[in-house]
Amino acid sequence: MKTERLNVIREVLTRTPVASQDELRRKLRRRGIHVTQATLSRDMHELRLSKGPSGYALPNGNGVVMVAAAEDDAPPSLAEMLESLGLRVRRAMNQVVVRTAMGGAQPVAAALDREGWAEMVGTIAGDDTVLVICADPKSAGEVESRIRAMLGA
Amino acid sequence: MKTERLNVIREVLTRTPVASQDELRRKLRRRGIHVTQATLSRDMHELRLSKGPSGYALPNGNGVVMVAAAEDDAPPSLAEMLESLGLRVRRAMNQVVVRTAMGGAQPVAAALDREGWAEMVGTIAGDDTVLVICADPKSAGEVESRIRAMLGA
DNA sequence: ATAAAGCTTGCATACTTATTCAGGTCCGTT
DNA sequence: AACGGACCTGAATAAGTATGCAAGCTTTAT
Repeated sequence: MKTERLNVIREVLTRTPVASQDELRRKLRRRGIHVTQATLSRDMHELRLSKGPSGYALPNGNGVVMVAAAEDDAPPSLAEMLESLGLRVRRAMNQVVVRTAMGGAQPVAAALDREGWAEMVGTIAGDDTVLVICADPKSAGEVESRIRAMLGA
Repeated sequence: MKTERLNVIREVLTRTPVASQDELRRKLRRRGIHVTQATLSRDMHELRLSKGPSGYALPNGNGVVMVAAAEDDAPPSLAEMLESLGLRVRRAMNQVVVRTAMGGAQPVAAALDREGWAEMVGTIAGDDTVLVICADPKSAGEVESRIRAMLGA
């Protein structure tokens, strides 16, 4: 699925420097995603990446946010938020960690708060990471899969 | 002369969008500067330009002045980071808390993220405290001692 | 002055990225 | 079921960028 691939690309770029599309292609292949350079070129364009001396870079945080927010007037739904900013979810005991595009953590946390799920005790957001504290491991698992579903969409 | 040409390039870029080196070559020619694409490629590298969806862009906003300033571009290693900013580490269940000098939490967290250790689920940074979420208590112990080793150095 | 070393550049060419074209797939309609 | 349209993708290739090499210039040392 394309959306999933774009998310993985965002994540790879935030974690490791990528000098060329072919290098990115190889890194994606190791994660089980197999596409050609042509497809990546299109993805790069869609993500509005820029290529500088230190490799590819994601557009500035607020840019990403604006793209998602400019459409509607109502506050964006959590699903929309995750669709455009979410990268991956992991769970550890009673906590869920959501990685987002740079600058995406605050809005995602706000959207999660707005959701008001009973299992969530609270959220904390940095620049690109949201920490969700749940009542217990079971609740965390529930929250994790709910978020994962929205990402996978 | 090369220096003069670099200045003109900076000026042209701030005034008009440039999509390719060949386009830039034509624009320079109209100003009496005649060089080949190969030379421009070298100039672009020297100016540390980046190419995005809207053409070439100067680094750091768009200053025509401070070009010699940016030298050390590579992000410092985690070890260097901890050496200068780290204070102490403590663990609690599956979490590791790293205290840093004031203002040091963000960069330390970023360096930890870059490290990409599998045991780490995510990090969140405040002003002087980094919270590292690990998969479980055992992983946290592993991460703790690794960080402690870098500190102790 | 001559030699050696260091820059800067053009040419040709290797390498990287964008695009065209030709299928596929998935839906909704007829 | 067949059709039509909107996407998505790979293969091939065009377009764009980087680089090895050699030539010409300038500076420094002999």
